[in-house]
Amino acid sequence: MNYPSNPNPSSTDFTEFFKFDDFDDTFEKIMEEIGREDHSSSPTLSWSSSEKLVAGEITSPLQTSLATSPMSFEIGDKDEIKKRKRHKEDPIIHVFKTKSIDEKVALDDGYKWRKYGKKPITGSPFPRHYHKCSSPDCNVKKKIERDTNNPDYILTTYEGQHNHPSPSVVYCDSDDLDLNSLINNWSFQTANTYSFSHSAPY
DNA sequence: CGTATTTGACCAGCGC
DNA sequence: GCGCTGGTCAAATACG
Repeated sequence: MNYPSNPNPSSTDFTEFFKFDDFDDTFEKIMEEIGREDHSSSPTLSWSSSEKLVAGEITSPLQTSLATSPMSFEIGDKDEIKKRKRHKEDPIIHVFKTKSIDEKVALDDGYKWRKYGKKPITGSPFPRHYHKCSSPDCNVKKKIERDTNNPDYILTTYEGQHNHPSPSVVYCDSDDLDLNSLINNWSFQTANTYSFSHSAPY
């Protein structure tokens, strides 16, 4: 049985390296390349390594339900990347940039979240929303805010790792259907029209 | 009525 | 120390 992982991103397995001077330009290029006309289910870009936006990952349109990472990258040359990898004490922080008009889409990732705060951000007309995983003893936090430079996008920041599986795990119990085909099939669905059943096998 | 959200208060860190 | 800012708490409120 295959259990697609939920987007509690912890991957440092970056397989492709590129040089990028401008993160937003990069994002737009990737969106052009793998995006579709239907912006209701656009691809999602994430990046990690604490406050510095130095690493990224392209995930499926359904990043909020599946972490697929068909393509990953880091910014900088290979020497810089090696140097960074020697310093691993960074907290696990991942930021997803999602094209969406509805912030609730960013909230729906299969985990249960409890909102505990909302603050205006200097320089931004949009507030930041603070959420905690509502599972007992799990200290994962999640922040949601709109991208000031591009209000079409929502920035979702995950901090920490869940110590439990998602309460809404999607699984495939057919031996003939592998994870990749499941993800590929799924990526042509829109976020709100899942055709696979949700289950809680735990 | 139990649970989730809202929202002002409070706190910590930082720059001046 | 003071003020600003981002993050968190918790009482009040809303909701199902």
